[in-house]
Amino acid sequence: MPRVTLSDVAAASGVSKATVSLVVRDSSRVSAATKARVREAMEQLGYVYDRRAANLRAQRSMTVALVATNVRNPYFAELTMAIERVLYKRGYTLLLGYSHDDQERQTRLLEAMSEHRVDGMLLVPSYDTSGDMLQKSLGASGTPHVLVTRHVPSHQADYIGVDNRAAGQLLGDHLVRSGRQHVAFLGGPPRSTARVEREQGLRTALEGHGLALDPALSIATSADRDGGERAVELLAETGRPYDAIVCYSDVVAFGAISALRARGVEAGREVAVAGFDDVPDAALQHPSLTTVATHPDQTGAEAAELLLRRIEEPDLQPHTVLLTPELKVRESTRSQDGSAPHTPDTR
Amino acid sequence: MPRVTLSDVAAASGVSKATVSLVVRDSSRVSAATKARVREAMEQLGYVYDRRAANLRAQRSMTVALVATNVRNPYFAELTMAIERVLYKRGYTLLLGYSHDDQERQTRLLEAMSEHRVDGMLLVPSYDTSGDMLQKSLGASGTPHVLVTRHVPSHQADYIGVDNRAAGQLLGDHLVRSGRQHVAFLGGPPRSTARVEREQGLRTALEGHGLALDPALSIATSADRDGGERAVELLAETGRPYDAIVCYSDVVAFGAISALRARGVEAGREVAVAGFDDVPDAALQHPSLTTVATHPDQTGAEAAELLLRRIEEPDLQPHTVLLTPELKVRESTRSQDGSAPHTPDTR
DNA sequence: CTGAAAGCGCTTACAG
DNA sequence: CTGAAAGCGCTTACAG
Repeated sequence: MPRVTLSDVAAASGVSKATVSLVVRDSSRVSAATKARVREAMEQLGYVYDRRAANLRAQRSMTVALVATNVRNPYFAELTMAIERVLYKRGYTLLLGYSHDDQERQTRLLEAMSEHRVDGMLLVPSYDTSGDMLQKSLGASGTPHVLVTRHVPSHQADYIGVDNRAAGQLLGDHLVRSGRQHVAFLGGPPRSTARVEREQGLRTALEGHGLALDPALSIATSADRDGGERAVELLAETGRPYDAIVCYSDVVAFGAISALRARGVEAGREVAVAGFDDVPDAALQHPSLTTVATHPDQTGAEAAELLLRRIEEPDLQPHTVLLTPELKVRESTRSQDGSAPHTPDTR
Repeated sequence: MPRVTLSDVAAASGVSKATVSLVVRDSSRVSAATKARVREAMEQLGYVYDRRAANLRAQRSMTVALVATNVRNPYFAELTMAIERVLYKRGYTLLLGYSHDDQERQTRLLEAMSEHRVDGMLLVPSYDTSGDMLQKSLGASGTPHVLVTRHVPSHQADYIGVDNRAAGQLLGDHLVRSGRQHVAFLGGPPRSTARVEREQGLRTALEGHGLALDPALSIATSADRDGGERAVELLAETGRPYDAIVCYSDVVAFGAISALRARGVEAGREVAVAGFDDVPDAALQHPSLTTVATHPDQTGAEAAELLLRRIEEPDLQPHTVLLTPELKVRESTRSQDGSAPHTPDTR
């Protein structure tokens, strides 16, 4: 059966296409009686509005794209859901793509989204994304966009994420105050801006207390659980003493705690362990995990709001919004009980 | 600046719009020389193809919608990523919406997706979705769709998910063979088809060994961690003895294990605990969790493939694909050591 | 308050 | 191998 169109509805209800179009959008320019008649016809015919055609003509799409890396980490799950929630409320539909931190895939996704004429894009840039790349894949279409969680130093654009330096500092201060002195920083991908900034904050805090962050104790791996396990192995191989481990993220910390346990070390005793994010599991693990809340929900919601504002006012100055992190002290960083820092058995 | 269109490219390269259109799609009907010239012009002008317009004319959209409940559970994260992966490979773009198990929201999402003229839809139906509701929100547009993970009994449509009865049976058999006799079934939303089927499988297995599933020990709550904790409280309140707990999902099981521990009971000793899904954390917890793998990755990938096939052949018979679950025996259900079933202190 | 005509940016026969 | 014309299903001035 052929599709029912506006013209069919117009014919059936004895008005013009223009009038039906106004009824669809509930314009006040059409009388209540006419509206009722037209709606009756739509119902009768089983009419389904074609937004694509409407939007082609109106030169917008009422869609927004999210290009993220993946959704395995609960942080990104919350972020995605917050974004979807705001867009839904504002009548926008979300297009989604995962780059898996692969540059070529990211480029192809950005181009596909541009070709679908999304009104705007939210991008969690993959590692090593350069300003040039973004310029190339987004510049031609000029699609308004907001960077989320990770920024691209050489790219002028809206950015919203947590203040990673402040987050690192919070953990550093807390650990030193709890009597820790030899702090390692484990996991996360080497060149990620978040990793670099968190480490800087940590270092600043330590130096504020007259301590240093031993470069040999900063070990980048990956941002998943496995990255935490591997980093602990590598840390042990250094043979250096440590009494605290700050992990790139909670998920990394879970891996680290697991690996420590396999070596007979319980987090929160000889070695304090902390993460970033405050994913739901952090409070529920045994021991519960000290961490810094990075507020994915708020980040996602505000990123979506910011993008919608930019869509409406393209000439707005680029904004950088840094959310304030929040320290959550739990069992995994209980105060130092006076014992010596943990020295790994080098077997 | 005004958008660059096909006409602009045609004018700049001295050919017709039709020819440019063929070049965009890399048709063999255009000579290599002409293609080169046209592509040169596109590059020069910064042309961005408008798929929306193309698809309006061609009567397809190269988009597929996923309407799921949420993405907090790692099962759904994997499912979503698998779907995105297959669609990307086939040149489709994903539209995404979360119903949060809210019927009205699901209805509005389905209608929005229809209006965006997606070529097909993947739906994880929210609880209590009826065939009538789907008929109403999908019938008018006639959009091809595939139900994923959960099915709707009164609705004729493609469905792909794990064989929940078989999964329940696997766990039941395993527990009885490990010497357990008093099995509880905890968590999950009461009317979910998955819950009902898993419980049926469990019951079948127990009865096969001359045991029964005490109805008082089947306690529905919710499908999250909190649901597991609450169910353990409710179970304790029954005052009945139990030596094994099967949870609606791994996430529920994590909550149950936590609640048991708070009561001084360690999973895998007096009480065996098992879940469904085999989420990545299941193998990594302490104790590691016995579970039944439900293969979200495969489910998502095959659901997407099935949908794309149905889009191409709308008259295909509806398919029901049940994936075979896989038992993963771990520490949380170590063999019964001869001690009596755990009787909760009723305080 | 409503209608006739043009147009959004493409593709699709059809013709040559 | 390429082009002129019509049309996908809407909205947008403009006119009355």
